[in-house]
Amino acid sequence: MLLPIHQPFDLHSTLFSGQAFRWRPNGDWSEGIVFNNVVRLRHVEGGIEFLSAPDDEAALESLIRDYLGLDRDIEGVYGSLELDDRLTASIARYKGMRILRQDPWECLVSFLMAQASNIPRITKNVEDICKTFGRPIEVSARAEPFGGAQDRPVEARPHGFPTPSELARATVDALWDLRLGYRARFISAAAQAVDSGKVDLMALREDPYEAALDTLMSLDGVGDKVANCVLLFSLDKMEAFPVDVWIERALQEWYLNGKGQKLTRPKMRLWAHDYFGVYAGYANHYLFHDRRLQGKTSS
DNA sequence: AGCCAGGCCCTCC
DNA sequence: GGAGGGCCTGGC
Repeated sequence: MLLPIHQPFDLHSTLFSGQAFRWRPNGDWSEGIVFNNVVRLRHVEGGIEFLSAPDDEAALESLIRDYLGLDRDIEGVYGSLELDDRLTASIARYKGMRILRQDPWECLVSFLMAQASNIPRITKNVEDICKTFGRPIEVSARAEPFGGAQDRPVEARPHGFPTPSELARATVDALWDLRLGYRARFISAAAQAVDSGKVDLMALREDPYEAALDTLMSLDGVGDKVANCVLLFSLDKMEAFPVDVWIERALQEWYLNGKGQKLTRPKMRLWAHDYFGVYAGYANHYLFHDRRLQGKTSS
């Protein structure tokens, strides 16, 4: 199925800029697991083509459009971010890179795992937790879009992301065995909190930024950075501004040194909100991605 | 060997 | 409220 697009869209940068961890390049397609489906996406003339199984494309279309943010006005975002040459250069370089609208539960667990880690390891941890606790996806129910996919051995079958209830039933020891380290108990506690209804992640989409931030940070192991990742990548808070080491260096060298300012991380977020405005999160992701790929000499 | 990763938490000042 | 150390694990 073709999803027409009318504004800049950079599929590769969107899927592989470190906001989601279940996408893999596969020829000219990108294949990922979302909404308990195997999904393939590729950029073609006029839009994004996609295939899915076991659900058919018509059933998944609106979820995928929503996930990719196809209906968002990215030109409007760019218009409000014409602030300085540094940011303009990053946007030009990755024009069309979008902020995904992910499932908040998967997003929360993924970024709990991400602390003091790196993308290859996070990717492996996410894969392991899905294989161990997630439900296998029966692509064979609809094999034609993925010729041969039904022949995968059972143990190689793709798995959906475990639900809060599935992870709430997992013991800390079982999580520990996945080599998650001290993050295991954070994930277990988060699963209890969400499964019990103590925290309603989806409801946070309706809450203002500050309130949603407070709720997330009440969870053990969720600090300012993790909370802002969840707010930005899954909860529609475009002003969210995760400050990790990359952003810390980028802001310090590209924006603050000249002014002789030295800020702590929470202060950096406040500074960024003042400077970048309501779309600070987009500015964050472009600077983050640029900084990681181009390095510190980029200008 | 020792340091540091896409942090967070606790302690101490 | 800010600085410093510890923490699982993995990679250099």
